[in-house]
Amino acid sequence: MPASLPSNVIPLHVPTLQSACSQCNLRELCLPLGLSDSELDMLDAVIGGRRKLKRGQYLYRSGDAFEAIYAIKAGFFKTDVLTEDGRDQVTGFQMTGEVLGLDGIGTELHTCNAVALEDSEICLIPFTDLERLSSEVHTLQRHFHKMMSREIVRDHGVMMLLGKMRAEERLATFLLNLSQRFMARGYSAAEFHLRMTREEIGSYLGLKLETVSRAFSRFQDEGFISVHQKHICILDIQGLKMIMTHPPSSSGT
Amino acid sequence: MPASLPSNVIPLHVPTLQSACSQCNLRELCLPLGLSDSELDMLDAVIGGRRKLKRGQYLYRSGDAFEAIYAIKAGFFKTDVLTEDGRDQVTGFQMTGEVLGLDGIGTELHTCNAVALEDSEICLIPFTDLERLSSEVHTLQRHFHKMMSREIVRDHGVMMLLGKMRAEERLATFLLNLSQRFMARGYSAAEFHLRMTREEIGSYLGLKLETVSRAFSRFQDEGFISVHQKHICILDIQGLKMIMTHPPSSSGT
DNA sequence: CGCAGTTTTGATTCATCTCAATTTGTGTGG
DNA sequence: CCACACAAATTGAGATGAATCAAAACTGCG
Repeated sequence: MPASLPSNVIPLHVPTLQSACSQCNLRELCLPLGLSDSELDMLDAVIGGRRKLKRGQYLYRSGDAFEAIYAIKAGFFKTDVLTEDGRDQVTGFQMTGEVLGLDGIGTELHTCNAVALEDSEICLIPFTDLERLSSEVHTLQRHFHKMMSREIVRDHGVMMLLGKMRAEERLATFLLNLSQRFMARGYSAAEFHLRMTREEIGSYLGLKLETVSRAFSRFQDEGFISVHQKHICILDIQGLKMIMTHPPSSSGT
Repeated sequence: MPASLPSNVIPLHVPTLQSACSQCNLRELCLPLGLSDSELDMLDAVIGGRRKLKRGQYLYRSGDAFEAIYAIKAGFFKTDVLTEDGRDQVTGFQMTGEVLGLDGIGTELHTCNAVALEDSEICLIPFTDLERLSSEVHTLQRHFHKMMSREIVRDHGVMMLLGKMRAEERLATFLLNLSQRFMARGYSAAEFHLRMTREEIGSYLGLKLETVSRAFSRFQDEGFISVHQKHICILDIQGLKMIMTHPPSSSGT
């Protein structure tokens, strides 16, 4: 629950408001600022409903027809791509307030799988409706473009991670990124629960699960974090940042 | 020169048409199909001019204010990102008909560097003008969204490459990708000139330049390609495809 | 309480990096 | 046009980080 909102807000149960962005306490995360009331009403009309997913369920699969993008109302997802020869690369982990499905716009087919890593709920936004509305509401158009661009920039960061960093730098970067995103949502930056397995972390980071496990153990031995299975406490943020930016041997190139 | 157009078209030199998309023989590459004449005229009005760059010149740098996206009229570019500790990851190579600058939309600052790898010429498209026009011309809006989405999907492919492939698979994938893009532009798919150094290829593929060089040599020894410095002939596409999809040892996860 | 999935840890192997020397190519100026 | 200097590419030998193979420990769920 975002810290910026009082936790004593009583949720409305009026049916017509159930899927209303204007009533959603996530709107600071997934919507542009400065929409007028009338614009918010238009946006409410665009939301094509909600959908709940159990842990392990697919929101969409590679090859599915693309029709909508999805805002995560609650929960945690991973996206991954497969090669024909069966190799599997996790391309991202998405949490509350983030958006899924942008990969499908280009070909009108989804190009990756999106799986819930815990029981989750999403808002479905039919893409043609979104495009129509965004051509009328300039701030929404701009917001959508920024969202796509940020996804590209994020992917560049992952390329840097995969192309240039060693195992421990990758894991430190990953933990600090998660920490920051939990913090932005009003959760603790220091203590959190991993929703994914070591294997999924490894797939995302281009490492084997044993390597991920060993790096966790070493961070713990060094006193940077404490690890109990999926429960993580960050004890020394600066230490992790040092690992991320100060490669043991020669930097550069 | 795209094969789909006769090579005897005489270029127009009327000043007012010099930067006109409607007269550009690249329009099949970088524009949506099915624009009416009046829509094309509107598009022409959006182009904010041209710019020529010498080899080695920067089109933009990380941190520059974002104002426009750039369509490559002729030439070859690389984009790269730097970490604070000086490591440098090439995030892509862009050729004629492709677009640069999408990274800057999210923060209104460019987040990577774009450098010409040969003398080049770009069309400058002021972003606010593009957004305005795309909200009026639906096919243009759709085309722009597809372009951004394809960039995301392309990046996912690079993540797969960096996260899951071995050195020779990466290089084979890279060569086949270049080959296909040259072919789409009417050039030979089998024979081409690399515009980038081994070090830049290595940076893109997450490898050291020596490893790239060794992989080239091995491909040549196996008879898949012939290499003379930057001149490449692909002799056995199937062989390269086998390398790409049939990892030597165990496949999968 | 036991089983299956997950995680940890250890021993060994292997792909790629690193360091170093040599060759080849390119651009410049006499 | 040639020679020189510098950048790029190749090749070899050895070091190393992560993968692989293997086994044990932990967790949570029925």
